[in-house]
Amino acid sequence: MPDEIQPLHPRKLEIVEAAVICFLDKGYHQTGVRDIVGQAGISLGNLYNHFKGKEAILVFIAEIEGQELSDFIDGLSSTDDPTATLEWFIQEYAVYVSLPENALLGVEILTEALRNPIIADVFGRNRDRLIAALTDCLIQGVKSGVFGSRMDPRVVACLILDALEGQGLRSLSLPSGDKLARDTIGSFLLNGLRP
Amino acid sequence: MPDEIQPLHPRKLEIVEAAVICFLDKGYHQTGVRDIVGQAGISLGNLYNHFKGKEAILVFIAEIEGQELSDFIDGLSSTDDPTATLEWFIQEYAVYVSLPENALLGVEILTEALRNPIIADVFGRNRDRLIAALTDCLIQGVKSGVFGSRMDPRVVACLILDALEGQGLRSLSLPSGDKLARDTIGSFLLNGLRP
Amino acid sequence: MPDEIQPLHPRKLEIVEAAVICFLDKGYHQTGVRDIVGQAGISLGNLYNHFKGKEAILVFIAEIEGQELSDFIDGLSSTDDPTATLEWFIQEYAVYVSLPENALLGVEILTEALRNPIIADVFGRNRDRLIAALTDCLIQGVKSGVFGSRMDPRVVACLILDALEGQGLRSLSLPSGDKLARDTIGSFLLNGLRP
Amino acid sequence: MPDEIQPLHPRKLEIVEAAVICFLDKGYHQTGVRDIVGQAGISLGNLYNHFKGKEAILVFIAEIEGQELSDFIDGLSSTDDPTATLEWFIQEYAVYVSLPENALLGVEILTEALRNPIIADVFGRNRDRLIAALTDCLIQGVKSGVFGSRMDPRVVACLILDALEGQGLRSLSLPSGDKLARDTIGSFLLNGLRP
DNA sequence: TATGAATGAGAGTTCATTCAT
DNA sequence: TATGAATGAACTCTCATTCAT
Repeated sequence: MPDEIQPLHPRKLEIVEAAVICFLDKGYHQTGVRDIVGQAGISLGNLYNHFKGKEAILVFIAEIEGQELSDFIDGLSSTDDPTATLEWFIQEYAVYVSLPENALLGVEILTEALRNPIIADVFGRNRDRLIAALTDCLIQGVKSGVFGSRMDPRVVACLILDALEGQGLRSLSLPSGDKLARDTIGSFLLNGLRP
Repeated sequence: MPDEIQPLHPRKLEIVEAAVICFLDKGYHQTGVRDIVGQAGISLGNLYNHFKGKEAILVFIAEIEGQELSDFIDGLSSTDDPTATLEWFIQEYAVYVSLPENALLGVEILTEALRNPIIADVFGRNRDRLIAALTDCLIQGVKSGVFGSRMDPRVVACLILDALEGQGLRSLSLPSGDKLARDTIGSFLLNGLRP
Repeated sequence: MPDEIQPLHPRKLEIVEAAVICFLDKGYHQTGVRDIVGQAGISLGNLYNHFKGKEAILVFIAEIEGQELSDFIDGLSSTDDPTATLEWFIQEYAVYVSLPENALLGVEILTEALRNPIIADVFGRNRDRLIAALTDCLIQGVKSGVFGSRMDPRVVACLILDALEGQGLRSLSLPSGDKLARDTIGSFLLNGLRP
Repeated sequence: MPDEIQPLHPRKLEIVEAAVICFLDKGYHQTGVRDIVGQAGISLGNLYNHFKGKEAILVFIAEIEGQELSDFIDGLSSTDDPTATLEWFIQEYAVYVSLPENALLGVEILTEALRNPIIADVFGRNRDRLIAALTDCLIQGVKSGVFGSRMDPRVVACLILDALEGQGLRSLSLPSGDKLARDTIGSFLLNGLRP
């Protein structure tokens, strides 16, 4: 994302933070631009000095979410020990997607991406990178014999993400992050990968 | 759902079908009542003779979706052979959630349920029934020794649903239903359940 | 205009009348839809039950203006006596375009037609019919020898309209309709047509 | 215009030129100050260092247009030979008002003058000077017997301007300037002035 | 049951202008 | 002089819903 190195007015971040709060609270379509500027404490017109429109804010958020995935992608790329790497990923990603703002925003962006090509583009690019990194890790494991070779690694990668994200979403309505469930899922996934 | 045994005006179904088409096409919040009555070929006011409002239509749809789950719940309850039952369920439910109208409507209802208590109520009740049935099946398998006992069966049940539904959603953008991926997921899930 | 035989809700005419008042008072672009509905005494949303939008109202007005020209076009077509016909036209059209609502609305529609293709279409069609009828009348006069044949009759027709309409616009700022000026223009035009 | 002898920052002219381009393209009211500064390549706030506001730019343009009329006024004042002078004026003014920027800006200023007293003031002053000069020329012709004396010379002067300007506006949509039509109008006007 | 006119709050966006830097 | 962030009223239009017919 070399085009994001531009100065970046602090107000722009304030707007994004306000928008995130609103989107989490009411959902993207239920949130009005007036909600956002009210939350941000700025005037209505000023929002349009920083963003082309409401949709541009969601795109920006999706891009930020994508950048946050880079840590996971980087971690998955150190594939000396696929098993350890995968255990680390499952553990950390499960925690990441259990944070309400990640879980809810993820759903918001995903559902918007279903029908909005612009969002689909940003979201899809980020997701593809994550899937590719996870798939590579699985392939490494298959090559080194620690994972079974029966299954298409890309499909398994998607399944892993689905399982972790589904659990993240489910834990929204729970008091704590439900560590037990996360561990169960982790061991199930690893168990299923046995050769 | 004993309260649905009432006569049920055929026009009501026409409206629901029109609404489903619209919701699939544009999403629940992006769909206006004018879109629905236009699709249904009736007048604006007449919609309110059959439904209290737009939300009531979504509740109705969620209830129908819930009824469609009954077949799966019934199937899961014949637990003489947990492995065979689970194989059947994974196979059939994967197909079911691959149908675009089920996949998309499911997401629509789920996201709405995140913030709308009325929808959450209907959706949650149906989902709980399915999870309970699937959990029971898993428990049977654990008891009879065909499934491993390490993991909380309810969490595994949720994971199975997440994996299948995630794949259903993903297959939306694919030409065919992607039978291969479904099989991969099925074998992964069953593999992970080994004792 | 056979497509205008449809029932035509009386409220639609009320809106048009209100819009005309506003357009005369403030101009088309300076008039807001809220001005129109305020003048019409209806609610904001109801305007959109009768017109697709603000522009559609102007189109409607332009169409009505076009229909009002039909009397002149009909009169010009009875060309037994081109001189008498032309005298009648100059006299009557001068009065017509001296009425403030015709003069001002004409300018409003003309200027909008300069850049708005939809308005240009409606306006151009009506104007072309009038020019054609006037040109025909002039041609008749040339054929029968009462008008000079040196000049392109179509250009002269346009000149006649320009002169009359220019005077109509100028008389806006005058207390009375300025009958003297109209007569002067009439005699000038007829004088210029001498063979 | 003795108040325009002030230094006149070159940036001011750049802004005016940009504004003219915008006004021709979109019309005065449809043009935003952001359009103008974008076209001029300056910042939004800087415009207000040179003009009090958007309206002041139009006033400035109207004043420039008025100055451009001075050549015509001067030419009309050399009334040794009213016929030759009038022929020259008709010829040259027809060309002048056929230039798109003159034709369109003229309409823009005229229509704004209909409702904006400030513009009406500037525009009216300039126009009155031109009408007066042309009227004087006609009076000279009447006195020397080359023009007929039946008609109010001021009304005829207005008619001449209307005819030429109307043709100028009409030639906007034509490929060339339509010299033939201009000649026709010129000969018609001169013909109508015969004693 | 069926119609569509009526409502007015609310949608996202643009506006001309001001002002601290 | 020059910048562009800040303002908030105004813009056109859509919304779900009501109601008289």
